Amino acid sequence: MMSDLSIGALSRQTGVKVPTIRYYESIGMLDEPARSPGGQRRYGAAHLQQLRFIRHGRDLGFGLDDLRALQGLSRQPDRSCDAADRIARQQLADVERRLAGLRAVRKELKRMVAQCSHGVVDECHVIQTLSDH
Amino acid sequence: MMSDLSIGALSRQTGVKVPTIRYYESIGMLDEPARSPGGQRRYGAAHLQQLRFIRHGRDLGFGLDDLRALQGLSRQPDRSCDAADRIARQQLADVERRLAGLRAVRKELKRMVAQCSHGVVDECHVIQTLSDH
DNA sequence: CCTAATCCCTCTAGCGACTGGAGGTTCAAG
DNA sequence: CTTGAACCTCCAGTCGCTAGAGGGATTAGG
Repeated sequence: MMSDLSIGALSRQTGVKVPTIRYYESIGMLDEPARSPGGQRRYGAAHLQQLRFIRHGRDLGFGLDDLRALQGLSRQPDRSCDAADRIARQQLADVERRLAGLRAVRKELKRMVAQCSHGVVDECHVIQTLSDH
Repeated sequence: MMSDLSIGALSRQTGVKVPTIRYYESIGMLDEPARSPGGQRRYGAAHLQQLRFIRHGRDLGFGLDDLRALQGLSRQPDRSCDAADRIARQQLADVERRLAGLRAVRKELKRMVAQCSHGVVDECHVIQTLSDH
């Protein structure tokens, strides 16, 4: 199970950019890897796992702090998963809120765009809508 | 129509925080106001208008660069509003994309949360979902 | 007119989560 | 052994604010 990936290979495997991987390491999100004789990073299967975990979590909108907490939990398999559940529910609530906000925004933008008569700025609904209120 | 607002009053009128108003001025989004003898900012009706424009635009998710462009257009009432229309349509497209992304995210989060059996971490779907893929 | 409370000033640094560049070193293929 | 890609570190920048330190201005009450 010794994969021994370079940072570029790890990047390709996970879709996380190289500078981002180094950034994660620098803030303690990703374990420090071994180094080649020349000082280059060499990652193993565990790092691949860990980075995929982070990537997936980020895609779901979790903050790095949340992911750190979830990572911590996943290393203690015997504890109750209530904390994990709470974090996920909070994230869901957050997403619902953002969805509601975005739907409202979309509605107003649609109105703006639909009413644009393609004339001059002076009578443009796009500008007018922003100026009003 | 001489309003003569202090920065705090302007903040209350628009819902934009005081440091944010100063920030807008510093990056050239908001015209520099007159000053009191003691050096404090004194705003007029035009500033109120301008800041409401920015506020509303930000609420709709426009970036400050876009708003700068739209502001520029609104000062040239004779020009075609195609540019404004393009910016607004782009913003709408962006919002639609984010909505689609968020809906997908919500779906997965819901699945995660629904399957949580409230047992131990080892068999928690929240953690497992993140680890998988 | 004086005082106290509240507001305001500038300047600097920090947030989250990266992203990019400069300038130099190491690796792997041929 | 050479070459070119990939890697290294360090620093600065992005976006849109937000917060704090350490001071000066304004204003309402007594």
